[in-house]
Amino acid sequence: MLESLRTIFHDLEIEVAGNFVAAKVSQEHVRTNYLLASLKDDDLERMIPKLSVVDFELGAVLYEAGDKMDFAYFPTTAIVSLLYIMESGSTAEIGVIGNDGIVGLSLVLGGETTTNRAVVQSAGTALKIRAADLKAEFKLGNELHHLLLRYTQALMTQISQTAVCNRLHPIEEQLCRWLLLSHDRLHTDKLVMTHDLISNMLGVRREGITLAAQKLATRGLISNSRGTMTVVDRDGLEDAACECYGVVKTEYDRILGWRASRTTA
Amino acid sequence: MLESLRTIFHDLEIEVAGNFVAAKVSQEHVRTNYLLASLKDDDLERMIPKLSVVDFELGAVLYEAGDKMDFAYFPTTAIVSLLYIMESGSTAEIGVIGNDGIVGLSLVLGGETTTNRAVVQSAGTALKIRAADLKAEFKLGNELHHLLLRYTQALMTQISQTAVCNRLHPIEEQLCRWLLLSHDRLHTDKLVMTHDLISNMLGVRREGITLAAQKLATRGLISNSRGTMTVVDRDGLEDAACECYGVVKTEYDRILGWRASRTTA
DNA sequence: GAACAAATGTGGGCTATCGCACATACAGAA
DNA sequence: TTCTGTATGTGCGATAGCCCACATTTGTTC
Repeated sequence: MLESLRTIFHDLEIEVAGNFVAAKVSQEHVRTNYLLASLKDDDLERMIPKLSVVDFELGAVLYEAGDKMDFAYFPTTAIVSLLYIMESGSTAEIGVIGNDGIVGLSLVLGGETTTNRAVVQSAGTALKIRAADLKAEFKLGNELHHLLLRYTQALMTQISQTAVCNRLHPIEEQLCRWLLLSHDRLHTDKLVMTHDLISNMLGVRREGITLAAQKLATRGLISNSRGTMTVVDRDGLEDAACECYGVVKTEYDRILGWRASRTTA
Repeated sequence: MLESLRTIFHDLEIEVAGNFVAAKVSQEHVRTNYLLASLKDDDLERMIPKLSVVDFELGAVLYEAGDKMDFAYFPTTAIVSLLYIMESGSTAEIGVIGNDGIVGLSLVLGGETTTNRAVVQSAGTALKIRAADLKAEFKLGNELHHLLLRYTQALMTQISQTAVCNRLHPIEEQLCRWLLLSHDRLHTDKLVMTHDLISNMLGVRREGITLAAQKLATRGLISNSRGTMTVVDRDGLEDAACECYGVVKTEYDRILGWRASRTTA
């Protein structure tokens, strides 16, 4: 699924300023993103000309903290993390956005910038829209408006749960939660990510992730190899995760009418 | 200031269903809340008939997690905490709302309920508005609409910072941050709150708060007595706090055009 | 297929915080 | 004033996660 999508996109691409930008975006492609897929046909048709496909490498930075945002992004196959960077240099993830959402909410909320960095956690594609175009569509007060507000609340729930989880749960359970959130937003069981990357997301030491990953592998829930982790027993992983994962999943479903989970993806 | 306000309110109160509800609310009272104070006169005039004053005791619950919200509240002298309660019974605060904000954002965002409890952390008054009335005003797309969206982003920043702070900072620094957030939203240096209460907010043991408070008292930043903590050296407290406090304060100022701090209150 | 860099595995000492078990002190009610 | 419940102070063992230092493995490049 992932591969076939990537192939379709690449067929249409032309290189512009270092990013690959699609010459044409079809309704079918656009509906890969759940937010866009929720729009009525005519609303969507109006937006399509304003969307272009961009391809992101692992680690690419969409916004730096405090940056003026010129574009917003609807991820299709990419996954983007919102990362907070402390003065000390240590980092922690506050939320994750995949094909269930949009990167750049503060454009429509009115803050224009945020205090965190948006960085690509899993390489892939996203649909890009100019800030002015998004704002204009939002101002119409139509379905996109309400959808983005509901998405805002869903994201707030995720961030809140992260706050609580950081405080109260051991690394191993948090790792399960994090793997599940990523797994939900991918079309494969093979997660391309190093322990070091994950440790930055969870705000812990790399060794902590190595240890936790070993334990999960021993329990047969995942398998490890250099640079990738593979989900072996998805249900087992859900059992091993703290309640936080389930709470967020249920809330996304309730607020947005879909489940941020591959079970309905 | 606090006392005089309370007196004014009480003069006007009539008891309704266990809460004291003002018979009349003046522009002057209403402007005690910064969000309302930011509205243009005519927008505010239209809202005033829909507002009533309520008096909250320490510990009062405005919403339980998952509750349908019938009202939203603009705190004036009260402070409200958004508390998350885990299955295990342990709790953690995800955000705090005083006369700088509104309790019940999910009404306008469209989620209708949230996963957290809103509980009064410091007794005082708030202005209450029916859910339908708030939504109607919000739908007009006027200044209140934009203001609440900007406030949403400010609150998201606070929640994010809480998430990061929980992960990376020692209790003592977190306590400073928390005391400052409360101090900013009060008109007195005397904070009526037990160590036990604070420990529930920060998601740590009560003993951890006792220890941290002792250290802060030794440094001459606060003084302790049974059931109250008094801010002695506000500037010193800011120095002793982690960067999180300053980040949030600056962001509130930037996004909303005021400082969630007594220095400009 | 050798060399190299990056990723992972492992160990040891350290510290903050936890969990539990009490002792003490204060404030309001009787 | 005395009583009593609540709030606070204190100690101690347990532990999760930290910091630091390396050994080992694995892909990639030349």
